[in-house]
Order: sequence, then structure tokens, then C-alpha cells
Amino acid sequence: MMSTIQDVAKRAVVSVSTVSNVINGRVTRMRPETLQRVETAIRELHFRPSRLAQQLKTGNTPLLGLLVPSMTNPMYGYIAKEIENCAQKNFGYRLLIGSTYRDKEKEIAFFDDLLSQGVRRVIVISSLADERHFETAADNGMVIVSYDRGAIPGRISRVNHVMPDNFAAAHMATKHLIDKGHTNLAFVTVAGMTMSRSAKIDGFYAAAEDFGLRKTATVIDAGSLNEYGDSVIAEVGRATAVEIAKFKNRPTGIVALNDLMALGLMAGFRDAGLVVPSDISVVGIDGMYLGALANPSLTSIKLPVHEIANEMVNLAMSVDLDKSEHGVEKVFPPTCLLERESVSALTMPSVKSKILI
Amino acid sequence: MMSTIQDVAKRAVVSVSTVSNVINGRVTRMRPETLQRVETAIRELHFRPSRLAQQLKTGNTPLLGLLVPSMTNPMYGYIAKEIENCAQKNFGYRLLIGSTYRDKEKEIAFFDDLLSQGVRRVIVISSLADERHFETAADNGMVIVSYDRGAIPGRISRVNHVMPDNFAAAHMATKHLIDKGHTNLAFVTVAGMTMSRSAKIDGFYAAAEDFGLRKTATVIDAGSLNEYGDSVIAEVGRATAVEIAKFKNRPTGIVALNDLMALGLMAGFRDAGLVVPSDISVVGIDGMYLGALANPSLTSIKLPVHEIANEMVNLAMSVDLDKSEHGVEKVFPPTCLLERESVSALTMPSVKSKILI
DNA sequence: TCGGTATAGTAAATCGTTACACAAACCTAA
DNA sequence: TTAGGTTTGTGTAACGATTTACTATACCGA
Repeated sequence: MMSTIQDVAKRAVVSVSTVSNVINGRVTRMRPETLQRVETAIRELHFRPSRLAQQLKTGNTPLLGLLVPSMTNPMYGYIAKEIENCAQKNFGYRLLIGSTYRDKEKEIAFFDDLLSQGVRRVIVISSLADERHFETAADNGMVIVSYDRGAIPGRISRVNHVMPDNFAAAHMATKHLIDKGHTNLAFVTVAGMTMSRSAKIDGFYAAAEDFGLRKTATVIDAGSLNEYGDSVIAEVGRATAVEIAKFKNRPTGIVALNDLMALGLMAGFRDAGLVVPSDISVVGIDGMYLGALANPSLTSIKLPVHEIANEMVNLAMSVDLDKSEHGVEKVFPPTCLLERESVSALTMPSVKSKILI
Repeated sequence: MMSTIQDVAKRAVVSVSTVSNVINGRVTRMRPETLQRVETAIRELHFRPSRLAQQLKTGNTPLLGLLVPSMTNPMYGYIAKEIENCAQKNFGYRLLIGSTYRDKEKEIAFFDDLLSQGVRRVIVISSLADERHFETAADNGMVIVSYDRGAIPGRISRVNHVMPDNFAAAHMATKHLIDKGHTNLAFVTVAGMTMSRSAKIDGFYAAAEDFGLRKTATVIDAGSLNEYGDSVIAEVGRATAVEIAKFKNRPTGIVALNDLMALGLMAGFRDAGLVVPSDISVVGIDGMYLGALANPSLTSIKLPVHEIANEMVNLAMSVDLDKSEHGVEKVFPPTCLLERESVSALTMPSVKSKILI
């Protein structure tokens, strides 16, 4: 059905080796006329070399594995898009994608499939605490770039780590609230302590600490996700907001784990009859474009997704497969604060009242 | 590095054929003891058969190609998720994904890559008018399921078509506005007449016609997208809303091409100082979860994404590769109207006034 | 004329499987 | 005993490329 290198060789009256040479650009020591014949034969037969056969022989697959927690989180769609663009344009690679719903078994199965599929480079967006399965895959010759988590200190690892500075991002978000006069702060996250989540929590506490607000600063766990993906983040955020609205000493400034959570929280506050930002302020982390569409539009910390994606792809591609080098680690500071409408400047009723007393 | 079938054969002291038989479950005519030996050898060597080699031999790749217009449209993320789930769970297939930004050249390149990669089944979400490149791929033995467009009437095709009933969806959305008392209607789309878009426009006009509102019903072209993906849909929607706000005879009921467009429109109306839904009502089409988070939450036509995705996967899998059958066509009616907050009941000033006259 | 060196191209092994055709070994009935 | 039938495997030619080693021819100066 599809023509093979043999067919081309026959038609051009040369050996398959010669055709192979043409395909792979080894044409310097070849009569122009021969080259011509081969090229027209290729064209006439619509010949496309079988990647499969090439891969089997060379051991290299032009496929980049991409593991995301959930495709329903638009943030990952954005990251995936940037990764795809870079991999495609600069390296001619396609994406083999898989969702893991932060499930270790699913991650392992994905790695197994990639391995037997001959895929040797993979970008993993996952912040599961345990990354031993990464190391196993790395031992099997895979180049792994892991997003949103650092290497475990002290442990030598073949895995590369790229991440935004989550501590700084949460710190920046928190500081913004404080700058606006908020003193009663909360950070809302979901169940499960991943590295990125705990870094954000640390950043939140640190900023509160900086301004002597540590005692009142609280972390609220919104509950756990399920297999339905990240759309659930918004759901749990929404439900949690309703609970928060009932708090006796309700916080006025909320830092959300990410933008999707922030959007859910805002919807929940609305459900509870609270007005954002006048009753309660919300800051997200991610800076995805959907935040700009929200009402009120979401103030958020913008992460350098483009740069991060490019770095990850370059890392995945550049590492020499044979050398089992030491993995590198790269941290990207947040791009900026996107100051929009979901945060109000508090004329500090609490502080004021203190003054009045 | 990774062990091969040869290694297993050697260790189990059997032939490679026997190991192959074990791998492929042909174990009926085999002494249990032999089976045991092979199985333990497989386990001990951590043997995973090379898909590459299997594919080269059998011509079958456990990979499903998925072409989406843009990963940044959460709707496609949702569809992709459903497709992945079904393909993975029911068939053990992984997804090879690519964005095309509705560019024909990119689509062709993707098909080429799939073909040379040995991928024989692909789901295409694209409504480019011209689908001759699909036919070419189908001629090369690919099973193609195309989403969001019908077969070209009269033309026999190997391509399978699955789609929501876009006419009915737009009709339902429009009728809802009319039921709520709106008489000045507009449908907002983007540049480029794809089949799904023109079906929606037809549905919009038909509903208007049904109620004698055809003369005032207008279709508004919000302009064209670029390579930055569907996040741009929201942008152009937003900018267009600002223009619409200035109309002398501004419509009171808007049907949006899809939810992302609707979200953009709502943001734009807000920019222009209009309040949704009291000043202007908006209905989306898709029914994605993000609509529920919007403020006001978006009234939309819910499409049966889960069912559609399953049907597409089953179709892609079931068709016998050898038989070049006639493609099937399946249309899914919209699930329901999600009545939320973005549509107001008009106390019909226009109709009232007519009655008064 | 001889040896040496480019030049232009080819033969064949190989990658890791699959699957068809064949083969020992043993059993059974005439 | 022998012909035929079952069991339980095995040998090997593909699949479609790559790549190393090799050959044949031409050219070139001495």
C-alpha cells in the first residue's frame, strides 16, 4: 500500500543503501544524476520512510512523551501548547500525551508504554512526592524533565527539574494582599501535599511572617480531587468558599492554589452572597487568560509559561542519551503580578478600629 | 539495556517463537511447566516487548492520532480527556496529539507524520471546508473519524463523521432567547465558514424565522483567529462586544458560537458598561464547566461530549482496517439547555409596545 | 605499467518481533 | 508393527529501514 525503500530503489535502479543515503542527506559523494533519479522516484511513489523501521534500527523516536495531571485544567492546555510548538518547530517531534490524575500507578503505566514504544524523552507535569519510578525510567535510558518540583536534596538524580518559583509566587500574591491592607489572610489548597503546594504554602506563611501576620494566617484544605480531573478543583474551591463565608472571623484576603481554584472560590463566594472584592479579595497563581474574562477579573501571579516550556523541551532534547549525566535544576521566578479587579484596597477597618480604640 | 525476546528465550531455554506465543496469549497448546518457565523469565528480566518491532511486523500501532484546533480551548481539553479515557481503558491505546490551528498545511503534515509513524486511526477535530487530504490519508489505509462536520452530500467517502447537531443546538439557544421575550437577536461567530459554523448560523436563522424574527436577526463576524489558538476566540469576542454595545439598534439576545466566545462577549459587554443579563442576554453552545463559574453564570446548550467521544473512539477502533468501507455518519442531538444566569426574561417592551399601538 | 587514492555505489547483517510451515515425541487403533 | 493423530514445540523468513565493510571503476603521477 505505502511504498518502501525497496520500491524506490527498484524504480531508480540503485541499491537500497543509496536511497537510504539520499533520505539521510548523505549526498556529497554521489553523482548528481543518481541523486536526481532517486529523488524523482521518491516523489513519484510518494515515498515516506517508515519511522517505525527507522526507530527500530536507530533506537530513536521523534516522539516526546508528555504527562499532565489533567487536560481539563486550561493551564495545562496552555503549557502543552507551548511544549508542542517548541518540540515541533525546533526538533520535529510530536507529542504523545497522557493524563495521570496524579495517580502513581497511571504514571508508571505511562512510562512503561513510552518505554516499549521507544520514546526516550518525556516531560512530566506531576508533583507526586515519590519519584522513584522516574529514576527507574531514567535508568532505562529515558531523559526525563520534571515540572513543578525540585530534586530531593542530597539525592543524586538523573531527572531534570524545571519549575516556577512557587515560593516566590505565593509570597508575591500574599504580599500584594498585605500591601492592599489585608491582615486576615488565608491560603486555600487541595488535599495532598505535593512539593509545589508546600512551596506555595511556605511562601504564603513567609510573607505573612514578614509583616507580623503569621498568627492569623491560615491554610485551608478544600478537600480532595477525584479521577474526574482538574475541573474538580474549581468545584471543591466553590464548595469551600461557601464554608469560608460562614467563618466567624472570616479572612478578607485569599490566596488560591492556582487560578482554577481562584475562579471556583469566587463563584462560591458569590453563592454565599459575598461580593468579590469588596467583601473578600482573591488572588490566583498562574495568570492564565481565563482570569481576564472573570467578573471581577482575577488578580493573579503570572508564571513564565512560554520560557518554562521552552526550557523543558530544550532540556529533554539536549541531553545526550548515552551519558547518564546528573540532572539539572532550573527555577523560574514569576513574571509579574497581574493586577486586576479581584483585590480591593482595604481602608483597614480592623486597623482603624484599633486606632480608634 | 532493555531485554529482548531473545534474552527471555535463552533464559527460559525455549525458542523465541514460544516466548512470542506466551506474549500473545497463545498458551493453550503448551505444557504448563513451559509456560511457567517463560513467565518467570519474563518477570525476572523485566521484559516488555518492543512495540516498535511488533508494529513493524504487524502493521498495527496502539496509538490513536488526535488532531485538535487548539489545546487552549478548554472544550477541546474536555473532549481530549474523554477520548483518552475511552481509548485507554477499552483498547489500551495512547494518544498522539497535535494542534493544527485550523491550518490545512499543518493538518496535512500531521497526517504525514502519523502515517510514517504507523498510526492507522485518527480522530480529527477540524471543520476545514476541504477534506480531500482526509481522503488521501484514508486511501493510504487510515481510519478517520472526523468531528463537527458532515460528509459532503453525494460524495462517497471513507471518512467517518460524528458531530453534535449544531443546527439543533443553535436553534435551541435561539429559541430560548425568544421564549424569554427577546426579539432583537444576533449570532456572533468568527471569520471563516466552517461546516459547524454554518450549521449553527442556519439553526439561528431558522429559529428566528419560526417566530417571524428573521428580518432583524443578524449574524456578526467577530474577525479572524490567528496562530495563538483559541484563547483568541475570547479576545475577539470581547472586542466585538464593545462594538456591539455601540449599535444603534443593539440586539438584546446574543447567541455565541461557543462558550469561549460567550465568555469573551460577556467580558466585553462589561467593558462597555453593559450588564448581562439585564441589558443584554448571552447564550453559549458547549456547556463546558467553566460556564458555571462565570458571573453571571453562562446559560448554554450542553453537548453530549462523553457520548460523542465514546462513539468516535469506538468508530475509530471498530472499522476493519482492510475493508475500505463506506464511512458512517452520526449526529448527536444536544443534551439539554443549561439554564443559568446570563439570560433575562424580557417583559417584552417591543412586543408590548406593539400591542399597545 | 604499476601502485595508490578518490569516487560511486552495493551487499549483507542487524534492530526485535510475528507467524507460517514443519518436526520430534508420544499415543492409539488396526 | 505401522500408519496416522495429537501435543508441544522450533526454524526462519519476513517487516522496512540503517550502516559497516567492501568492491569496482576511474584517475593520476612516476
